[in-house]
Amino acid sequence: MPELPEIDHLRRTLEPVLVGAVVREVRLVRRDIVRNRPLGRRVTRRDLLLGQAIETLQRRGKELAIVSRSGLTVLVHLGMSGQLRHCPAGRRLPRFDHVHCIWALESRRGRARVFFRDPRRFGGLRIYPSRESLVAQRWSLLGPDALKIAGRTLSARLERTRRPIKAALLDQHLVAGIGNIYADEILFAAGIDPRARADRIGPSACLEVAAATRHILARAIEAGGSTIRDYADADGRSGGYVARHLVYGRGSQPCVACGTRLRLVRLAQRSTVFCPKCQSRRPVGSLGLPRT
DNA sequence: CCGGACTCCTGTGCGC
DNA sequence: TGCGCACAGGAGTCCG
Repeated sequence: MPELPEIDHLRRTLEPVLVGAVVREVRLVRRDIVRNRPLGRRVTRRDLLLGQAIETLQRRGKELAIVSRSGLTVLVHLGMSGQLRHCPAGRRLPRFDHVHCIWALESRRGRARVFFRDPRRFGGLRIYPSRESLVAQRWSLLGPDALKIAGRTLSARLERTRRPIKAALLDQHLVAGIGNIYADEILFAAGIDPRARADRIGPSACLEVAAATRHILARAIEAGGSTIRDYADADGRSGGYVARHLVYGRGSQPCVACGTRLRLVRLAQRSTVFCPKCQSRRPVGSLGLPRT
């Protein structure tokens, strides 16, 4: 389940391959993987950056934008099982199934290919005529990016919703980038019960959640993200953060902090693991997180 | 308007 | 060994 750290790591690994390269060929295997219809017409290979020079890669939340010099932008969303993979010059394309789009690139460093595959197809591509239209039509609707979320900003947003805190953290319109894995890890680090009502946890707990969010996402980026099943970076490497998960995937195992048996419940249609002792509704402390 | 539930989809892993 | 089913979940959509 690629979340913010996995997308950020992907952006870093793809940048040297894509930025400055010109798209020499595009093969769209599955048209319906393009989720919007630019200008209301059928998608062309030019829409998918054929002939364009790539200027930057930008991430917002869990989304990665490939922005060309002309402004034409392809937005990549990996969903549950999506991958954006790099195939270096001279090497054969790996025989993966569910490859939906392939870009052939040329730059001063030579040729390369990048392909998008997504077995479950919860992910997809979106096309925007300019970076401004991407922001206006989509990114401005997202909440602030979770990696740099300010305590007061998060607090103000959490105060306005009666949902359980975990459901609020998963809402990309409230804060962008957190998925099921990191929501559980963040709430454990902050000592907050995932079922607690967001508007009832109080300002100091909100600050703890914001601090835990920034801390955990930054550590996860350093470790190259988390691989649960499908996630791999542009070069096929899996993420090293799984070994640092303290609650996700550890239901019924003992809490690393107090030994209490971790509880597994269903919340907002997601499996949710937490320590009933460490995660009381009121914050119990920062578990070693730096104070901000 | 808000929040919860349902839906899409395929690979995996389990029980029988 | 093989079959069938439950389960995993990001996010759009629908409904009360």
